[in-house]
Amino acid sequence: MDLFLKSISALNDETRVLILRFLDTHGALCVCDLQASLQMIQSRLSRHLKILKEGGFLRVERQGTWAYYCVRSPLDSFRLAALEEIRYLEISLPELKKMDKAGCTL
Amino acid sequence: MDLFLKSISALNDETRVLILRFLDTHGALCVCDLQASLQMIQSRLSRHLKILKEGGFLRVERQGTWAYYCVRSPLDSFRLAALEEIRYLEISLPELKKMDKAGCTL
DNA sequence: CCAATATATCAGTATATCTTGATATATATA
DNA sequence: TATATATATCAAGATATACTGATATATTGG
Repeated sequence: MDLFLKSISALNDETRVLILRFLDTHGALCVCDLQASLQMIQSRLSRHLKILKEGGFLRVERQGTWAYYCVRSPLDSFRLAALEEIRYLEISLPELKKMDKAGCTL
Repeated sequence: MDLFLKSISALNDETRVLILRFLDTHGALCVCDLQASLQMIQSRLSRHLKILKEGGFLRVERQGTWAYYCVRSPLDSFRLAALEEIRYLEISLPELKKMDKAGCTL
């Protein structure tokens, strides 16, 4: 029950659904890319990414000071069904803004 | 997004997962049967049943003063995937107590 | 080592959700 | 019609979750 509810509550927030859809669309991104693209402050993003990770949707890979988040693969059938549902949602995704690692937009 | 979040938040509660599993196991039951079986006060049940119904998981059929709730059929693929996940959960289901409609346990 | 940057976590406040007990509505029956 | 029963809804308090700003940790480069 706990793991199931953890995956459910991870999805139970509009912000996290947006983040998941954004990462599903664009692949691995670091927190600062998400920050620039989604216009969210860093603590807010970090919190939601942690919840999505612990809900079994994301994995994180560290490269130096950067933490790259991406959709976990493979997903179990329930999480995959949820992700597919999210792919059908009409969400206006913000533009991807990748920071080069000197602080400028590519 | 709204419909999706409504289905997610319907599942985002241990009590509702239990109710859904119980109805999935036993078929249509009225509120008083659930009340007796799950040992919950009526207002609490009524509230959760409403949320599950509005989340697209249950339908209700009135027969006189009784309201029989059961799992909606057919479920769309996402809700079905969620229900199948719930079928796998290790939950200790209380015993079914059906009230005959004179107030005695059958 | 020191400064700058990326990320994570904490504290306080605001908002949402759950629970209970009380009340309202509707139906059946004497 | 009056009463009892089944269900739904409301109000108030308790708990959980989200958001912001501040602080902590870790890595890189000078």
